[in-house]
Order: sequence, then structure tokens, then C-alpha cells
Amino acid sequence: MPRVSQQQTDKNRIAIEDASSRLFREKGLNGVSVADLMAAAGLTHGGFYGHFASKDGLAAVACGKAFEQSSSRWSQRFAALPDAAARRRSYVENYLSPANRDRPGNGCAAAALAGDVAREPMDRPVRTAYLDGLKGMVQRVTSIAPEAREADEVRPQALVEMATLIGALVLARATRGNPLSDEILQSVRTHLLADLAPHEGLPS
Amino acid sequence: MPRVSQQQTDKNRIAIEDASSRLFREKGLNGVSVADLMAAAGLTHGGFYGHFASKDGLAAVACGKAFEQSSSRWSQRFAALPDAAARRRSYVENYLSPANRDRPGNGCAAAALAGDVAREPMDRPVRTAYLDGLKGMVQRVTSIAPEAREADEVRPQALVEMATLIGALVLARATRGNPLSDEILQSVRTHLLADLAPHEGLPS
DNA sequence: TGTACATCAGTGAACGCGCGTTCACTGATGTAC
DNA sequence: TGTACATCAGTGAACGCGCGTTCACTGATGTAC
Repeated sequence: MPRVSQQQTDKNRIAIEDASSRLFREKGLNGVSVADLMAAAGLTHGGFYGHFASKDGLAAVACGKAFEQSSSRWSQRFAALPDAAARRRSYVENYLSPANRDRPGNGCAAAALAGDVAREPMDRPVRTAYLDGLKGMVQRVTSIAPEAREADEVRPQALVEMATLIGALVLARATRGNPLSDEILQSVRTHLLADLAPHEGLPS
Repeated sequence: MPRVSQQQTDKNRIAIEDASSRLFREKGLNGVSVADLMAAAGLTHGGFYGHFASKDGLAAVACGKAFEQSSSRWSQRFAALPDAAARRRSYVENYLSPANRDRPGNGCAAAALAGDVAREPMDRPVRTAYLDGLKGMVQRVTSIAPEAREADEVRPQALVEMATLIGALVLARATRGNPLSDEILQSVRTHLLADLAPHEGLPS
């Protein structure tokens, strides 16, 4: 059924982006084909180049979209929590949960795509999208710093905590199926929440 | 020149393993072909299956070898250093150096292969090789724990530090070319060496 | 030690397959009147 | 509002290419005597 309405065209484009955002995180930038992505969006592969200039171009869009979705989801959740301590607990416990480990397609793009992006040539737009998204994540982690922290230590500590979160998630995924995987998640969760009093700031 | 001596055959096999150990870390398990690996070892692709049952089989061997090489290199370096503090400083400064970031083919297999291994099916032998290698890295990081640490905190803290090291390296590689990359390395380096007095334990 | 020959490590063409991308085509959409 | 038709989103075959793997072949190696 060729020639679809403009409205449907827009929906199709969004469906391609959403499917790509999920599948790229799940299977990697090179682990999923254009035909796979189009099929996941309910289309056939031929129409792809009507929407995007290349698979690389889509990768950048999908990477940006993955970051944006996480960002807006956490903005909403944080708005419903009373203080930084509650947000910190919510974020860390969710980030390092076995459920988040087991669903990379719905999780943190920074963790899911780091290895792929590191190997992309320097001029690929997906690198810029990743960098921008990661900077957003730095902001988010900064916003949940323990309140007692020295001002000039907030940013370096946020970078450390971001590295710890992402490192733990990446390692937990690589060791899934072995007890070490859960042990890493548990150890890092305990570590990052150690500053907080037990259940401090938990929403009633 | 077919039919080579047994001695040469052994050398060839080792050359394939060494080239693979480096190239898999550099370009990823799926970023380098059997023909590439054989060419890097000075051979043509057809002879590959005389040495290995499959590319997957080689991946497991090469992954194990990458971990072993790091392990024995650090055993040697540690033996030349006087105490845990000196070893800790040496390890952390090397691990989080721009030079180590820029040469993944010679660096930590745990960081270079985490993303790929996470996406390998559960029954692939490379997952076991990765897991074993990572357990060795846990031992190494445990051995350079600050001496004041409580006994029951050594292992969880080692897991946290390993996640932090690997997360920082992976992120620094994904953001290479941007100041954030060096900033992550620097922040984590400072953080992990904060327990140590300035230049404590540095070899004269 | 010398010779005859079976072995087999490495070669390179070939296999089927899936990839990213292109393109002629289709027919509903959207517009000009 | 109705009609005629140009537009163009999506289809599916096809492109050249590189992949992992197989295999007939080669000729130096290594061994039996």
C-alpha cells in the first residue's frame, strides 16, 4: 500500500526511531540491520532512505532519542520526590536493579552504547549525540549529589559516580548468569547509598 | 608454501591468538573478520580452521589470553613495588591514563570487551573466558585495597572500584576528542588515589 | 645416514548468506481547478 | 463539492560487497625402512 498520508508518514518515522532506539541499545549499532529496524516498525526495508540518509544518520537520531527518553522519564520521577536524597535512592536502586540489567533496550543509552560509540570513527554523528546525552546524564547525577558535598567537589564526584554506575551496569550485563553479576550490582548500590541514612527520604 | 614444520605451526597459532587478542579488543568481536585476523598473523584465511573450530572458539581463547597477559604483566610490576599503596598508585594511574584509553588493543580486556560479551548468547565460551578473566581482575584490585580497610569491606569495595575503573575507561573512550574524556579520567584518578598521602609509596 | 612416501599446514577459489543501499514501480494522497 | 491528475511514501527486486566456513589442492615435513 504505497503513498501514505503525511500523518501516517510522521507516525512511521517515529516508529522507526523508537524501534531503533530500543534495538540499537539491545543488540548494538552493528547488531541489527536496516531490514530488522524497518520490520520492527512494521515496514519493509526499501522505504528506509525516504526517512534517513543512512543507517549512521539514524543511529545518531536513535541515540539522541534514547537519552532524551531517559532524561524526561527521570525528570518526571524526580519531580514527584521530595528531596535529593529520595531522588538519589530512587535513581541508584533503579539503575542497578537486575530488571534494568536485563532490559538494555529500555535502559541507559550511555551504558548500552558506550562500547559501540567508542569504536565509531571520530566524525560520525552518533558520537556527538552520545556526548550530548552523556552531558545530560552528568547533570542528572549532579542533581542528586549528597547535600553535604563541597561545591567544588560536586562535579568531579558526579563524574566518578556516573563512571561507577555505568561500569557496574556494563559489568553486570557481561557477567549475567553468574552470581558475580548480582554481587556487583549489590555492592555498588550499597556503596552509592551509604551516605544516606537507612530509608532516608523514602516516599511514604 | 604449504606443510610447515610443527614448530612453525605452533608459532603461527600463537601469532593468530596474539593478533586476535589485540584486534578483538581494538575493533570488537564482530568488528574484525577471520581474514583480517589471519592476515594480521601473516597467513591467509583458509588455514584458520586447522587451528580453531570456529571464530567463536577463537574469541574465547583470545579473550582469555588478553586477560592473562594483563594479569602477568601486573604481577611482574607489582612484584617490583614495595607495598599495596605503591601498587595502587601505579595501577590506577596507568589504567586511567590517556595512553591506556587510546590503545584499547593493548589494554584491559574487561573494559574493551564488556559491551560485546554482554550481547553474546549465554552459551558462548567467550562469556566464560570473560568471567574468569574478570574474577582475576577482582583479585588484582582486591590486592591493592587501602590497608586500613575493614576485612568484610574489602571485596565489595574492590567490586565498586573495579566498576569505577572500567566505567571511567569505557566512558573516556566513548567521549574521546572532547574535554569530558580527560576530565572523567582525571576525576576518577583523583578519587581512587585520595586515600593515599601525596606520592605515598611512590618508588624512588 | 639415505631414500621413498604418507601426512597435513597452509593456499586460494568457492559456497550460501546477509548486509547497506539503489531503483523502477505502485497506487492512495493531496491539490488545482 | 466534485473531478482530474501530479506527487511521493512505501514496496520488493536487485546491486555489489564482505562475511564465516568449506574444500580440492600443493608440496615441504616427518617418518618408516
